[in-house]
Amino acid sequence: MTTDSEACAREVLDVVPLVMRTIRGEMRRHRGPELGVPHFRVLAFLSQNPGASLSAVAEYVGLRLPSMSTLVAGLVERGLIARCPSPTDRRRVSLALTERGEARLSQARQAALALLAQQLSALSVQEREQVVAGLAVLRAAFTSAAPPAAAPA
Amino acid sequence: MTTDSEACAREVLDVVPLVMRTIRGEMRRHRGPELGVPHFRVLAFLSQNPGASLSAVAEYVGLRLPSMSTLVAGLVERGLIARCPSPTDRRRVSLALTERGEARLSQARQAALALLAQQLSALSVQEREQVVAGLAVLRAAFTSAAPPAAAPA
DNA sequence: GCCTAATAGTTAGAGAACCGAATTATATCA
DNA sequence: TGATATAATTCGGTTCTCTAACTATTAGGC
Repeated sequence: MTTDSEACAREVLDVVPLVMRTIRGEMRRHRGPELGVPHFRVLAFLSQNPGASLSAVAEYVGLRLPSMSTLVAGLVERGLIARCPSPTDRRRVSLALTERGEARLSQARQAALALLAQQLSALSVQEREQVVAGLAVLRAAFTSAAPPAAAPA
Repeated sequence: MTTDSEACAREVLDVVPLVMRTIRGEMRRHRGPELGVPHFRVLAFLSQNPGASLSAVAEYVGLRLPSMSTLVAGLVERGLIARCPSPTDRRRVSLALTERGEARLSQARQAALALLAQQLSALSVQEREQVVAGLAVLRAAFTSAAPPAAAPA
């Protein structure tokens, strides 16, 4: 029935913001106000891309450089990430999670995950399979379209 | 394989913010800065629930009453929605799209939809079916948790 | 070797978004 | 009628993000 691109896009436009709102609200409520969604995404990105530049992180998260600079400064102050100049290019900064940052990320992720899992626990096995399959397709579609990649050189 | 709640939640936590970022970025770029995502969601909700109360809209969008009050005031000022007291309960306000609001919504929706559809056009029919099925499940799961329902009276 | 242009990041200032607390107006019920 | 509850708004303050301007470093042309 609804298999054309437009119907699919309509569903995305309806559901994704809905779920996002829930994620944001629930994470805020259960994780305390110390870590917002962008913070979380920065930590997650650095977890998979240690040594990334500020620009790379900013592009991934979807923020401008000044905003990300401030956000990162806050995370450095809290001891969650380390910021040191790159040895090869001293204009650049090299960002990475500290041990405490790793722990904090894992903890926050677990909390958010638990919340989502609870929300999804009422689903049947078949329904969960449908969700996972659908999201996997979406991930591929949207990753290929906006890949910031790591710092080039 | 990956059918438990936690794996499902992990996928949601990964993919939803990714897609959301693309939606936001692309909509901003193509629609001008006059309408943000929450504005859009208000218009969409009112399109399907004309006469809804402020509370209903606020709960649907995930904002508090004061924020939604301000946001709605802006939309009223711009002539996109109409706000009049409910005849049966004069504490309530009855919100609905104006003709201009309908047009504006349709226009914005078409632009966003076109962008998403383009992004999804590379998918196969089967993949699109998977996306639609997965999102339908998610919509149900997250709607049941925060269901404002239509304005009762 | 300089001097210009380009690049990475930070700082400064402004504006928008959001929330909690307090306020107003209306409705409900004892 | 008077006490309580509900719908919405206003107020004050915090946080977030942006653009513009600035500093530091690198790369290229002469």
